[in-house]
Amino acid sequence: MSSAAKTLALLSHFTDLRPEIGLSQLCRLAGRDKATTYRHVQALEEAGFVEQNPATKRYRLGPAFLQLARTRERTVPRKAGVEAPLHMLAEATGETAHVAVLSGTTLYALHQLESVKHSTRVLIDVNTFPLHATASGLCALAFGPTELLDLASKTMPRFTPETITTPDALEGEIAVTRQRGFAQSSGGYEHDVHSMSAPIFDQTDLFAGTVSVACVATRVTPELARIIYEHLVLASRGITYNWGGSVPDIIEAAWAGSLTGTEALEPMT
Amino acid sequence: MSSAAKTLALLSHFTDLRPEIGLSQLCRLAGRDKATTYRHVQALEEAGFVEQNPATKRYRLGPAFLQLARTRERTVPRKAGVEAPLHMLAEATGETAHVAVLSGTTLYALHQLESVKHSTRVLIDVNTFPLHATASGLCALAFGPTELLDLASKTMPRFTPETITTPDALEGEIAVTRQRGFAQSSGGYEHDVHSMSAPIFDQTDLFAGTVSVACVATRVTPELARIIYEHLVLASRGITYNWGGSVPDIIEAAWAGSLTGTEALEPMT
DNA sequence: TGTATCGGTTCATATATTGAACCATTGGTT
DNA sequence: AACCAATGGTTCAATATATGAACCGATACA
Repeated sequence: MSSAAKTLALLSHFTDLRPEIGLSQLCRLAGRDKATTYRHVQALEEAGFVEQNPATKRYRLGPAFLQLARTRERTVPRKAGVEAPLHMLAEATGETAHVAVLSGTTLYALHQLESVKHSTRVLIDVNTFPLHATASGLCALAFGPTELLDLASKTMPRFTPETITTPDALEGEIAVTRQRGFAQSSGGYEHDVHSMSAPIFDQTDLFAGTVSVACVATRVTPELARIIYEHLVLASRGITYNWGGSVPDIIEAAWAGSLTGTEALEPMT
Repeated sequence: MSSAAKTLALLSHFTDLRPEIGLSQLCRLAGRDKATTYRHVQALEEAGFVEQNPATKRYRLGPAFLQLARTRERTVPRKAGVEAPLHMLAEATGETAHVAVLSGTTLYALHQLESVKHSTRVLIDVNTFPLHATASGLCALAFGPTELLDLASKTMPRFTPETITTPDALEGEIAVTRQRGFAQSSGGYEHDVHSMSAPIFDQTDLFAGTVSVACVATRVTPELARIIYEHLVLASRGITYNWGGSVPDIIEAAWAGSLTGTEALEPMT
């Protein structure tokens, strides 16, 4: 591990819950000698990445981040971070992968990618996703702001015989979704489409959108569903990271519960 | 210079105007060997501070900044209270308004806003402001901690023919700044830029940063200068209040003196 | 075809990093 | 008031780690 890497690793110990860290505490957290940690912190302070609170002598994140975060946002639009995970998702599942973003109370299609594996594939041809009738929508209802549910309950147009059209049924499905960490919709919007969806979070750590796989319904098997779930987890982690967020512990726990039996899944980078 | 410091210094080369940098170009900018630069960039990439654009192979700032900037702002709220006063300042003057914060002995760019009034406008494209060559820097020297002057006097690189490069001239300018309550710099850093700057104070009632207006030099008239001064006062009071501080009486008195007499408002000759 | 870039890799050299032991202060306990 | 256990910060010999010239393969260009 390079000296620079050790230095950078120090920054990861500063969080919302522990925004100020003294030298000794930082040593313990980093598991490194005090002199070493001190020099590393000096380098960080020099560059504006940490600053010392004059009152407490403890260190906190510095002002340089604001400027650099601004440049990052200007450089990389949100869509750019979605391309690679979606590609992997579509490849691994052989189905259509897509991402939607929540803006206000509407889920907008942001990007989609079709796998070339099969000659039949699902094409997403809507700009916005109905909340009650799609896996993405259920995901938003389960993990997004609560006002979405009030709005969705008001009008639930029927698209297919499978569409959920009663508030009770909707709430039941949302409960299952919360417990699982994924949403699922079989033919609720378009007849032959089976969809699975996981939430994405941004730098506010709030629900920001969904990543989904839309399958031709006749191809769905338990094995494929499992593969899709596993890769949805990876894609969600990857996109969430790229958008500057972190997956809430409660979601990770739900995923772990749904995927028991598989080895630990590494985040996508 | 430590290896970590060299690594961190690489990040300062990424700006809005140069958001993506290839390995070779980064070597030249950093003035360092390619292998060294490569390893440093690797360490940065590992930590999420840069990422490689797969298409161009060039590097750009990474997603880690979004999270860290958010934590910084939650720890030390600075940016939140700056938006509104800057907006008013930019609107009222028709020029570019910006805020810098002092951390240690360095002035970091915090936020900026360009007025849409004119088709030509000043773009702030630096992360840190040189103390001797900018209005913000002069402001820090005049109203900030005394050790800044020792530091600034040591190295005063010349950026333009107008740059102050002798300690005597610098001290003279600082004296004028103290007396006026504003700093002023005409083309000292970039040739066609005329800048005016007022200090900001935080909850310790010590100098915490600057609020400035950067004008296209050819547009500066005594009338515009007066408007800028008046609105700088308002912006400084507003931001100082928001940061939990209060403007020292001595500064208020200096402002009052500057804004009654007309001669003090004349631009630098 | 030859040349000049580019991103990335290797390896001997020597320079910069390391941590135990050491201060000087501070704040709480007896 | 003396004591103790923290804290932030410093020193120096030992050595682990960073360094850069030279190299590689790929690409672009003329």
